Amino acid sequence: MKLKVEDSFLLSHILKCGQTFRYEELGEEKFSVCSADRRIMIEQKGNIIDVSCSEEEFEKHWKKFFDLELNYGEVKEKIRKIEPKISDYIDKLYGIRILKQEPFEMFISFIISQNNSMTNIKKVVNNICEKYGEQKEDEFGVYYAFPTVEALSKVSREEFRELKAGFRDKYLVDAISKINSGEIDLNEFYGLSTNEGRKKLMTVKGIGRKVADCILLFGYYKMDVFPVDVWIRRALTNLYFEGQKVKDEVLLDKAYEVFGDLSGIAQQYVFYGIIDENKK
DNA sequence: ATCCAGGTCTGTT
DNA sequence: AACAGACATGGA
Repeated sequence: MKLKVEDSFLLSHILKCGQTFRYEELGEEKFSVCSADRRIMIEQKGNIIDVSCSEEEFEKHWKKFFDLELNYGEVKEKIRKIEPKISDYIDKLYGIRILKQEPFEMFISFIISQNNSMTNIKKVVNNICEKYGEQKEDEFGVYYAFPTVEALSKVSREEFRELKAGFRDKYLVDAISKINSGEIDLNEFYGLSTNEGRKKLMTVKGIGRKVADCILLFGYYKMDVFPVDVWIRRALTNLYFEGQKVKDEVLLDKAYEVFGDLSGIAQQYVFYGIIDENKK
């Protein structure tokens, strides 16, 4: 099916900015994308996207995934007004959107993301899907669903090691066992405030503030979080503290004070903008 | 070879 | 409370 999208939509910006790991680049603005137990082929030409699924399937699953209910054009104007200094980043990464993904998939993916590179994260997540996810088939061939909690609850540290998770093996086991036992309820975070949710998430070994915030933002759509990594830290200290180092808490309070409920989106522009700047 | 990748944990001051 | 090192793995 084909669909018209607003100007604030570009597949490469959306998929390659480090919020999702189960996609493959097939060509110019052409990708395969997996989420939960689904897969689509999707290609963009100008404002038209061509998706391999039915209208019904798109409406039911992928419309939400790509956050098409929100008008990013308006959001961007608000952010520009709040902070004109990041206007260039918004121009450059005009097509980014915050994907709404499956919580469990975000737990696993972002635990793996710590001190790791994009390519390696993708590899390990895919290894886990291929080994423990249900095998599915569509018109393009075989693919794998993201594994269920149940399936991963039987996986040992050693087995995660074999899939190249490295030292994060024990963190994965801890997170999965807490979810499987009900100590952590995947649904409870929808009803918790960002602060309460973060506190709960950080009871898991291997989930610190950064990983917790990514789970809240990409898995639960908490738009008031502002995940801080080395890049963001550098950008924010330059913007607001004249390059002098300050505690993360101070930095985050400042970010929230400035961007409020637009923090999640603003952070994406800043993050990808900085990365992009440093690539060359 | 050395350093670093969307960090976090642990042990020392 | 603040800081240093360790940690698996792979790519530059």
